[in-house]
Amino acid sequence: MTKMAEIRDLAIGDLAKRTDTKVQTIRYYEEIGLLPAPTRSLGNQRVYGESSLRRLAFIRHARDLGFSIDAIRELLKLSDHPDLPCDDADGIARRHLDEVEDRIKRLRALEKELKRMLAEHRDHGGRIADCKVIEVLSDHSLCGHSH
Amino acid sequence: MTKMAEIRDLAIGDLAKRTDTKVQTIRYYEEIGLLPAPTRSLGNQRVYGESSLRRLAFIRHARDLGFSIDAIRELLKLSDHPDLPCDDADGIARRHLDEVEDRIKRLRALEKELKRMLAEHRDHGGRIADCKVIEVLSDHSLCGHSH
DNA sequence: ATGGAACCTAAAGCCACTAGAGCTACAAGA
DNA sequence: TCTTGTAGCTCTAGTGGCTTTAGGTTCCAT
Repeated sequence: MTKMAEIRDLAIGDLAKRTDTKVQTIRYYEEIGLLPAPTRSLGNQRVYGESSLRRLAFIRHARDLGFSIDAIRELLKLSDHPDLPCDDADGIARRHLDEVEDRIKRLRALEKELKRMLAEHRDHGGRIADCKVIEVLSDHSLCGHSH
Repeated sequence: MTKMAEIRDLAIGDLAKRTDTKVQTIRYYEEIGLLPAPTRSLGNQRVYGESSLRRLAFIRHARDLGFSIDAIRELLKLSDHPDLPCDDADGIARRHLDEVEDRIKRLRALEKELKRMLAEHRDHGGRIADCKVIEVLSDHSLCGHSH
């Protein structure tokens, strides 16, 4: 079995590229304590290793999928103390699932309307007078919940 | 055919309740020019009519579904000048549709993972050491795009 | 040795609200 | 009529999650 060479000595820019993050965002994560302060080179530049890369990859994926910084902080805290029971992580995941499902539902309603609008529009290639964009979006029926 | 009585003389709080918006948010929309400044009572309180209600309902639904204030501003501008061709509205709708579809796709991937995690979790109701929440989220395969 | 890219810090700006302080108006009951 | 409580008013500051800007320093290839 071939073992991957460990990744070492990444400059902040390299880390940024590998995780599709902006350099400033990495520094910001350090500032707010999501990423530990890395060692520095003689010239005071940040030098990262593989663990930073993994941690940042985790953060970015979680952010990308809609977890808040606070939720991520909790998850990271849990993963930093892996001998605790993980009902908390479970709770976070469950709460997030509810929200995700709700969002999907509402986005699908919007998707449908946008498609319908674009199709109708093509047919009698129109003027705003006939255009339903605004109507559709002020229509109450679109919003799934009851208010 | 029974014609609805027109809605008149809503206080800002009534408008807020009917549109599920905070009072401050309504004032904020006025400040940034999304809602026109309404007439005032003798005591300097805002008094709204039906058109404000419709306009705000539109804004809220659009916001709720992810349209930016700027996109909404454009749509409202178009609806305020209904004699112009509406290719612009079409463009906005189309751009938004792409984004909506992308978001749905990624949310579905997340939904699937969250469900899988929760299920596994229930099985050997565990400690974080066995817990896949963190693993799953640092895993590259979850992100659809290529980086 | 030098030019340019990449790094550094500190501070301000952005979006879309949200909350707070300190005040005034109005409607309902005693 | 007085009072009391709710809702309104303006103005300012705070929030989350970055992004931008200013004014430098360091690194590396030629």
